[in-house]
Amino acid sequence: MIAIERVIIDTCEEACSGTETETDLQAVKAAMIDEPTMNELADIFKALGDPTRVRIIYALMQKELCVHDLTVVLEMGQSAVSHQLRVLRNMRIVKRRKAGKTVYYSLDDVHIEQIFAQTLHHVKHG
Amino acid sequence: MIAIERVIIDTCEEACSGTETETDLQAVKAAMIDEPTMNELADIFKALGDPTRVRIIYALMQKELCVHDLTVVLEMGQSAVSHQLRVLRNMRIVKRRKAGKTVYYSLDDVHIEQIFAQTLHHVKHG
DNA sequence: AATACATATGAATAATTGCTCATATATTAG
DNA sequence: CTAATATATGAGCAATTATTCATATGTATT
Repeated sequence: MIAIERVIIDTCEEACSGTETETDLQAVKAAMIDEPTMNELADIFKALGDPTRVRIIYALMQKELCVHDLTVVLEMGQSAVSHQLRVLRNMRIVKRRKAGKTVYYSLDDVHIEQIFAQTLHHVKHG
Repeated sequence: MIAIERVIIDTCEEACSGTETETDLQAVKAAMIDEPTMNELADIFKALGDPTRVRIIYALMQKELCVHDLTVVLEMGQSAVSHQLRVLRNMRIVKRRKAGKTVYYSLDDVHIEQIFAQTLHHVKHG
């Protein structure tokens, strides 16, 4: 009896004591989107997950602004703002337009504003 | 002429070399939402900004699961999963239901799925 | 009560990150 | 060309974070 039980346990991987059956869990696993996409999703959210960058995006939701104007609005150093703009640019959340010496930044995607709206909804009516 | 220009420049704070007028920038500043809300927004996004947590949420989008089942689906240690579940719980992204020894987790907010959908759209049709 | 099981949590550690400082690049003015 | 202005970027540092390990808590079974 004990020997048989051991065999059965060995068939399952690692204790196998969850609630769902092994096949149900495999179904959940199979339904997951691919890992690269998961990482892309996480990267976008990570880019949005910083107060400075949220404030940059919120400012740009109102109008296109150059780097210096952003430093005034955010009351931050130019280097810090530039660094954060690069993060947002890498994620294609903002885009830039050059005009002489100055570089204008604006939102690069309509989705972002909707994502913000949805998330604000979560914050307020969570 | 030069003297007058100097006076005007002095009226602006700190070089004043941005593109927008000072009053326009003040308008942008004024239109920003309050800082606590900004931080809450950033905190939510930060909670979503990790591959493990994205995978947890995606798994829970399919069905309520207990901690052990999540460790199987994610192929991760129980402690790591529990820690991440706590982060999501603190942000009210997931909720838990206790049944005897096991604790079932599920999504706590309909907005999250919409936020995911929007963001996936950004990833794919960026 | 004692054991086993499911989950939670504190401490430790390696990796990541946001800012500052200094400097580089690019564009315009003199 | 030189100086000035606007932005970008690399290095360094303090703070945060994701995981692991060990252990604690809570529940059920015997």
